[in-house]
Order: sequence, then structure tokens, then C-alpha cells
Amino acid sequence: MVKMIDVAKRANVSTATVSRVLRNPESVKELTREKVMQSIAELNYQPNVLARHFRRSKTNTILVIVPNIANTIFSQMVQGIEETAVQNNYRVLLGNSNRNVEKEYDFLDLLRQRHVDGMILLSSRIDIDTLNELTAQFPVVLASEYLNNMSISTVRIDNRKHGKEAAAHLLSLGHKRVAHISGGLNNRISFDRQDGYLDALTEHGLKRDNRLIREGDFTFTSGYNQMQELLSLRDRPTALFAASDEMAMGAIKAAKEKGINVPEDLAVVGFDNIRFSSFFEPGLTTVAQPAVEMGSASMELLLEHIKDPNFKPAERVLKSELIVRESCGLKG
Amino acid sequence: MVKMIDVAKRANVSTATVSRVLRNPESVKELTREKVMQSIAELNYQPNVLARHFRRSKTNTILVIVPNIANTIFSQMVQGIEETAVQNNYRVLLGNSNRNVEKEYDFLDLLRQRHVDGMILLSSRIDIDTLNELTAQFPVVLASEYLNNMSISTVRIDNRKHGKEAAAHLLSLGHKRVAHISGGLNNRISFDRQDGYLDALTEHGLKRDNRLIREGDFTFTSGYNQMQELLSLRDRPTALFAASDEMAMGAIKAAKEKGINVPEDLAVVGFDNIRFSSFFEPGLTTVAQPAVEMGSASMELLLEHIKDPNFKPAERVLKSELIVRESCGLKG
DNA sequence: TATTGTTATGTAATCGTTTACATTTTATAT
DNA sequence: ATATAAAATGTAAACGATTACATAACAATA
Repeated sequence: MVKMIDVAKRANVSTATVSRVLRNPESVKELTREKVMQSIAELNYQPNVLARHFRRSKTNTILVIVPNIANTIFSQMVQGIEETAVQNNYRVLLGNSNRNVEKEYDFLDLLRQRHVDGMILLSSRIDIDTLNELTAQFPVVLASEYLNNMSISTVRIDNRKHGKEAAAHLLSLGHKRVAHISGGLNNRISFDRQDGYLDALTEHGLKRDNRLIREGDFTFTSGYNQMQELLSLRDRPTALFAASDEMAMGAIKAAKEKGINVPEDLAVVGFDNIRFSSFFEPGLTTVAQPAVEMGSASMELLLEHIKDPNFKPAERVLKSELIVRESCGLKG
Repeated sequence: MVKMIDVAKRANVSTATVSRVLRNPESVKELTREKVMQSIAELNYQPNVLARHFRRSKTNTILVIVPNIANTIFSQMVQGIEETAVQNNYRVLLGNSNRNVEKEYDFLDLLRQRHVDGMILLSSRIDIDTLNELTAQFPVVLASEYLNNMSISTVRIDNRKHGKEAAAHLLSLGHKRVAHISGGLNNRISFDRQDGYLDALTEHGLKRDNRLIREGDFTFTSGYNQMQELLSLRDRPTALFAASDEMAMGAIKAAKEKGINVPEDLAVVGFDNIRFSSFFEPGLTTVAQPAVEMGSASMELLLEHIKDPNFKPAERVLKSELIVRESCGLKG
């Protein structure tokens, strides 16, 4: 394996100069630089990144902990992260936790052992103490979720506001019995979307009806199951706001099976705008999260932390958008 | 940052002994080992992986190049890879190429610069020469696809056989006009599935009808578009074998829009068994690839290459399974 | 007890870059 | 030409773990 000293010898310079050509070209005289570049080319020299990382104690790699890589939202966020990372000469190591807390804890060692320069959490079940310990020492950004009283940078959307928007859309179509299937209530996001739904009810002069509110867990199956319960009520809801598209789809499946048509008999709005929302029958009205942008924003924030360890935790709240398709019926 | 020498001093041993306790515990006397372990615990010593990697010129990290992380098949394969990797104390670096050839080439530098110990390609657009150059020097495994005359280890399914199975299922239900929408024909897999389809026709005494064969590119939209063409034929097909579930779904959407019912007027079989196949209306009959197993098998193969650089390229062909749901109609 | 073999530990070189500091070269001003 | 400042380059010491080799401790045997 050809190393820096070989390049140096061939170009009649010292390794210091070769190193400078690579890392600080402007600090080397044009002529010298060319000589060195030529030697590098001739010898097909590839710098040893392991030595480099060791010496600089930086890996130019960041870790992203993903609860579920198969989920469109997360993969889009990852895409945004990657784009920004590559632009800044960083690599992205993906840690797929599969919603398994232990695995998430395992990944933290990558940070502690300085295997990576920083970490982005896309939703996390890690306890606050550990998180505080980590953020005190390493650059960490939390995307999509947020925690109160935490000194951790976050990028998120205003789930409450957009939950309200979604529910308000149904209410503005004249629905009086609007049901809600929430995400798992171990999750701040779920509460926020539900609170938004409640806000909308209040604003339209309607009272909360607990029979119309059911807890799911963001999955298709939970949407399906909870909808069956809702449909067995004496007073069926005429509309549903589901906290995720998957649950909305599950709910629609349950409705169809009972011969209830969507949107005629049941108007549905979801949340997320996953890839299949537009393919689904009927096309799903939903709140589109700017997932890619959230990814880039997270990476940008992380880079600031990496560059400046004293960077104060910041919060970026991005805008979502209600995408109206067929599942909510037409205004009337 | 506490380092090995600190641990050594506290335990009254040399760094060599500490290192041995960490890497070769059985070569150290019980008593000494305990002393060292205690120092490690007391000082909360975390070995510097950068130094370790540099010294051993091994990273215990492998790279997986994924064409599209959002695709269920690929994310499942990744899951299988990760499981096996973690069991063997390896980390997985994900390179999301987004079907962008240039990005794939970029990732290869990670291998050349020994940033990773090996690489798994989940379908690849990299040219044969480059691939040959790499496999000669580094451990590489190709999953899901394969190439002729290549000295590269592969893990795949028998696409031709299973394509035949899918088409044969439709033929055995009595259909005479079975259409096929293939994947992009820049891709071996697409040819194989199509050849399987043709095999099935032959076996059922039917002739190839080119008007019934159309080229898609695995996406929903291409399935939708190609189906529109097929439906405008004088003699409409009564059945369709699509080379991917997404295309099958797109095709079904196109059919529904023309008032053609699935499966009554059009029987459909897809390929892949992605997550949404079971949620779709109607439930999609499809060929389920053992994606997770393919991932593990790839990682196992890669580990063999890493351990033994003289390991001969091997091929593992795994079995797929036809999953019958509603979209193909009942036998009769 | 002396001899030999075995096991456990220590010493110090090594991996290949980077970079603080020292030195040389070049440019600028007098 | 000389003095001084600025720019370019070189020298050599890091970075922190691993490991070949040397040595010491211990055990087994005659």
C-alpha cells in the first residue's frame, strides 16, 4: 500500500507538504502543489482514513438512529440528512432500532467510543437522564419529537397545530361526529395531534366525546382494530382523523368490510403523507410532513454543534401542509 | 479522556496486559484480569476505537449499498444483514444510492480507502470492470441480482422459476390472455421474471403475444401507465403478472378507473410481497421473497470472505413462495 | 536442587497522518 | 545591498492501541 511518505519522496518534499496539499492546498505554492498532485496521481495514492481519523480524532461520520427504516417518513428524513451530510463531507451511519429500546442504547456506544462525531435521533425511547448525559458531552439532535426542559436541539413540526388543521378540515365539511385514533400515548407526538383535534372541536363548539377517541399505535392493524370498535358504536362517527396514514388505511379497510363507503359514509384524514397515500383507494387526505427538509435541518443543526461545542441548543419548527385527496369527501 | 495507560497504572500492570484483558482475556491470569477489569470500571474507560482501527487496520464495519431505502424489500434485507452483522460484532454503514449510479461509485471509495472491511450490494448499476477490480481486492457480495461470468459471491432467488410459478398460477385458473408488465430491461431480474412468464405460456401451450408484454420500471406509475395501454387493446387481457407489487397496484388502479373489477374482470399477481400488499384492496397475490434471510445469507457470505481472503465466490439461491390473496380470483 | 518447559507479563516499536514549531526561502521596504 | 516581514517548507513529536519479542514467574520433572 502506497503511503504519504512515498508520495513525498517522489515529489521531493516532506510528508508535511503532502498533507498540506491534501488538507490546505492554498498554503502550498502552486508549483509544489502540482508536483505533489502528480505524484499522488502517478502512485494512485489513497490516504489511509483510519490513520487520519485517529490522528484528528474525528470520523466525519454521524449516526442516525431510526426506529423503523421501512417507514417512508423516516427514510425521507434520512434522505435529507444524507444530502446535507454529503455536501459537508460527512458520512451517515444508520442505526435501525426497529423500535427496540435496547438496540437504541447499544448504538449510543458508537457515540461514547467516538466512533461517530455526532448523532441524530429520529424519535427515541431513550430516557432523559441518559440523553442529558450524552448531550452534555456530544453533539446530538432530536428530530421529529421533542422533550420539555431538555437541553437538546430539536427539529420538528407543530403537531398540535396541524392536528387541529386536519380535524378542522373535517369539521368545516359539516361533520359533527368526528372520531380520532391517536398514536401510542407513550409518545408526545400522539398527545399533540390529539390536543390539536380537541382544539378543533372546541373551536367548532363541540364537546369532547371519549367514545370517539381511541388509542392506536400508528400501525395499519391498530387502525383496523380501533375502527371496528368505533363502527360498533350506536352513533357511528361520520368522520375520522387518524394520527397516521397507516392507521387511516387500516380504518378504511375496516369500514369497507362493513360496507361503509369512504368518503360517502365516512370521511377520513390521515397524517404523514407516506408514499402509498396517493396510491390508496380512495386517495388519502393527509398532513404532509416536510420530511426531507426536516432531515436536512437536523443535519445542519448537528453540524453547528460539531463545529462549535458551545453552540446553544436550538429548535426548528417546520411547516406541514394539508393535502386534500378523495378520502375526506368534497366540501358541501 | 481516560486511556489505556491510565487503566494500566491504576492496576499496576502494563498497557499490554490491559490490551490482552480486552482482546484475549484467557491469556491473562484470573487475578490480574480482575484487577484490570476493576480499574476499567472505576475509571469508566472506553477504548479509543479510532486508535484500535488504525492499529489493526480493520474497522469492523461493512457497507451496504441500497438503491432505495424506502423499498420494503431492501429494508428487510438490510434488517437481515444488520442482525447477522451485530451478532458478529460488525457495524453496518448504509449507502443509499437512490438509484443514482454516480452515488454508487462514490461509495466505492469507502472500500478503497479501507473505511469499511467489506461491501454488500443490493442490486447495482456498477460496471463489470469496476466490480471485477473491487472483488479482486476486497470482500464483496452481490445480493438479489447476479451477473454471468463474474467472480463475485451472490445471494438471490430463482426469479425465472418464480416468475413461471406466478404466471402458471394465473394460467391454471383458466386464463388464456395473460399480460406481463416487466421491470426495466436494463436489469437481469426483469428478464428472468419475464422468461419465467414465457416458460409458463409455453408449458400451457400458449404462444407469446408481444402486445401483451410491456416494459415498466418497477414503480407504481409505470404499472399504471402500462396497464392503460394494455386495456386499450381490442382483446383485453383477463389476467396480469406484474414483475413488482407496486406495478401491480398501479395496474389495478388503472383498471378500476376504467370500471374493470379485480379479480372478477382482471386477475392480478405481483412480485415482492411488500408491506402494503396485504393492506391493498384487493389483497395482492404475490411472490414473497425471503428478504430478511437473503440479508443474513449475504452477511454470512461476506464474513467468510473477510475471514478468509481466499474464500471462493459462492452462490446461494433461496426459495420464494407464492402467496395467494384475493387479487387473482378463486380457482374455477 | 537444578533443569527445562510453560505461562504470564513487560518493553518498546509500530501503524500513517497531522501539526506545532523550527527553519529556510521569497518578497518588500529601506 | 541590507534588514525585516511574510510565506513556504521541513523536522519530528504526537495520537492510543496492539503485538513481536524479551524477560520474569511459575510449574513440572529428573
